[in-house]
Amino acid sequence: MKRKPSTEATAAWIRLMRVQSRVLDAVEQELKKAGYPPLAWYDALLELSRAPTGEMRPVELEKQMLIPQYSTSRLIDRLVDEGLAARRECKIDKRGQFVEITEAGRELQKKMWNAYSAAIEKHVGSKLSDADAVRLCGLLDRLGCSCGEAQALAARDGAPAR
Amino acid sequence: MKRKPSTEATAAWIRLMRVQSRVLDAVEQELKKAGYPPLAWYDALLELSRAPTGEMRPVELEKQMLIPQYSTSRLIDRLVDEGLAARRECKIDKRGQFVEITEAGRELQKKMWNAYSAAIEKHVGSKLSDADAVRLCGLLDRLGCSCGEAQALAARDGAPAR
DNA sequence: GACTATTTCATGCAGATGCATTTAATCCCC
DNA sequence: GGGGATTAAATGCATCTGCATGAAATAGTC
Repeated sequence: MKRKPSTEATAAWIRLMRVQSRVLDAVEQELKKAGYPPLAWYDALLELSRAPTGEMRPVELEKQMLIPQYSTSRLIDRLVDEGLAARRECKIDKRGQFVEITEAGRELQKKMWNAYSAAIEKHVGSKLSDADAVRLCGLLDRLGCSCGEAQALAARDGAPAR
Repeated sequence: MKRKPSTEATAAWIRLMRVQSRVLDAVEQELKKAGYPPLAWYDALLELSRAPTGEMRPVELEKQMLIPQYSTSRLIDRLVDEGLAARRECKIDKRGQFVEITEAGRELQKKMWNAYSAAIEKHVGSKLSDADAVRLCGLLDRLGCSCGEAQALAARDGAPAR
């Protein structure tokens, strides 16, 4: 039989699950109430908008967003359907393609960031001092294998969620 | 325009989303590899097994687990289909019912706790000292509105996840 | 350069989820 | 105690997800 976790570790696990779920729900609800699409769309638009050329390979997007391949494929479908992105031929690798963000996509990303950042402030920022936020990051980082570069991601305007 | 979150708060938000997702995935995968059903089933079985009489109203279960009503209804369907729980008539309120855990349900809960606790230890316990786990709890508690009683939940054998 | 392995992306299918609505019983209040 | 509001639970429907597989192109190997 393997080792059992301490009461403290178990409590931390429970909190991590519950609090994340609460906070995510709260933020998603605010975006939805404001008439915006799900956070996953925002994340994809953000990644695309940050690409120097405004376009990425689906496989890149998938790695950035850490979601399964089929999930990326369908997310792109929806973005394209809504005119937020467009598929482009990939000349150097005929298997692949490029996904390019449209002007409408860039606009939506910026507008969503207003609502999204307000929600983060409301549900996270206002409840924690900056010093505590840093402490929380430090503790969480020890659990997550390798999202060390995530620090940089937060630095500019717009934050990926997953 | 509303206030924007600080970089620190945004970083904390990103970590909370990413790390939770990683850790949950890891734990769920271990349970799945061991041939067990999803964590939500475990949570329900745990709640039921802790009820003094071994039975609860669906509406109670729903409040404990913090999941939507229809979700509870369907979860119970599945548990009943697998012989892990049974529906009982509720004499005092003919609208409602009781859900009673079966012997098979109790056994599964105990067996799952072995795999589950090992996964918590592996993905949380072993990466954090007890003192750090307590600190993490404290910080997370400030974000979650009111899971103050969750402390007690961890104390005994078996931990609810959501 | 043929042949296999790998990579990229899409998709059919089954199961799960969210949302709104329905049904039935109880509560409340005059 | 009659009648509208409320609560308990189920379900139809559209969407979303996970999984496995398929199809097309490229890479690697001999």
